[in-house]
Amino acid sequence: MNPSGNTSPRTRARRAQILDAAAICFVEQGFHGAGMARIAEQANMSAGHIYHYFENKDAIIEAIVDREADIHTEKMMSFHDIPREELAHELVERADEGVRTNTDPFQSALNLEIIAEAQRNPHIAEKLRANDAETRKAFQNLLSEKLGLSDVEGRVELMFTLFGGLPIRILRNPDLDREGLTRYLRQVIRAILAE
Amino acid sequence: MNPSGNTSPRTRARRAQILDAAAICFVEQGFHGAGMARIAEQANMSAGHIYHYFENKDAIIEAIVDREADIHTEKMMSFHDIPREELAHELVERADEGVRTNTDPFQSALNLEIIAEAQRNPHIAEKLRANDAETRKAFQNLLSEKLGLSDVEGRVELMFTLFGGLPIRILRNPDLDREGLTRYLRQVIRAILAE
DNA sequence: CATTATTTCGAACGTTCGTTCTAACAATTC
DNA sequence: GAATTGTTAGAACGAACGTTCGAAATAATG
Repeated sequence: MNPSGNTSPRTRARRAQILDAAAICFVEQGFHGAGMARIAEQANMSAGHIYHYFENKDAIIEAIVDREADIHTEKMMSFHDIPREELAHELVERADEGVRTNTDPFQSALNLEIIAEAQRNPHIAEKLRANDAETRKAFQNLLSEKLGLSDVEGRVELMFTLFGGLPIRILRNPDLDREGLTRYLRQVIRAILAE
Repeated sequence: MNPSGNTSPRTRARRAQILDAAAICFVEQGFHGAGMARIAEQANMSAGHIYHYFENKDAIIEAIVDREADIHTEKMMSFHDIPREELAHELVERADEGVRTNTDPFQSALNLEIIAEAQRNPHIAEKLRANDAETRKAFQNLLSEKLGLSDVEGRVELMFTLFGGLPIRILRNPDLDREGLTRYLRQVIRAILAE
């Protein structure tokens, strides 16, 4: 009866189906521009039926943010599996993956939508901040313990600012030369890991 | 009769009054969350009366974007008044002003709101891109002609990415050490202007 | 002071939206 | 195959929204 209680495979699949559809609608029309009817159509079910899986529209938004946060955390945690002697090189090497992810039209649009929503939805803001604190600390530990760097707060903040700024950049300049920017970014990352 | 036609001082003052009120409401509740009634209340006038100065709600946000774009352009153009021999030093020096502006709660919130709206409003997106192209070219000229630098596209892109990423950073980490970040940013700017 | 023009208001309208509800349908159990 | 449980659809509701409109208030003009 309680939408959040049931965790059977079927229910989880249906919830994912709704989240996928909602994400598409939110990217196209924004959280408040996309209606439940449109989401239901995209998910191939009736509008009313969605309420069997989510309490309300806000719950859908929160679930999407949770999912994105988990993906982000997982990606960050994957750096911990890299051997210490390869880490610096690998961080530079994976710059283009970071550029690709953060300039992907769908992904960056969803990210910006979440950011905008966080400005007036304290629940979302808290999720974002908790996720940021988690990934930030993890990355700081990586730099300090595996690379023996000091002053890791500033270094991490700088890297997060750079990659976080990419979605805005690609929106304001769609013709942006990603390859060129990646090359520059690699140099900056090298500098951040070296100085 | 036509809202956009009249340009008397009184009309311009009223329009500005509405834009100020709308900006506050949009920051607090978002473009689609803030109602005309709320905007009217903030502007100390009736909801219906706003339609004597703006054709509709979309025209208000377009006007706000135009105003912000003009401010941004003006700020960028102010660099052209700096003598060539002081320019490099001044660009580094003004980093903290850039950090302050881009981490100001109201200003960065409004910026992010505009960014989010641009994702699904082609008019807004076009304004943002035109403004970006204008300021980007101006800054590129500054670096190439006054400082004799090559490869200015990449350098400018990198700087714009950094400062553009600040509003997101401050949202995800409100406790961010701005002074520390400014110090790091200065180093990066020095590197960008030197390499 | 009379009149014309302009500014202002707030009630009213038509839509749209999130949400609820009822009843039909499908699946499972005994 | 009857009963029960879970699943689906779509009509219906109240609230909120952007917008319009006619009249009241104010200012300007003669």
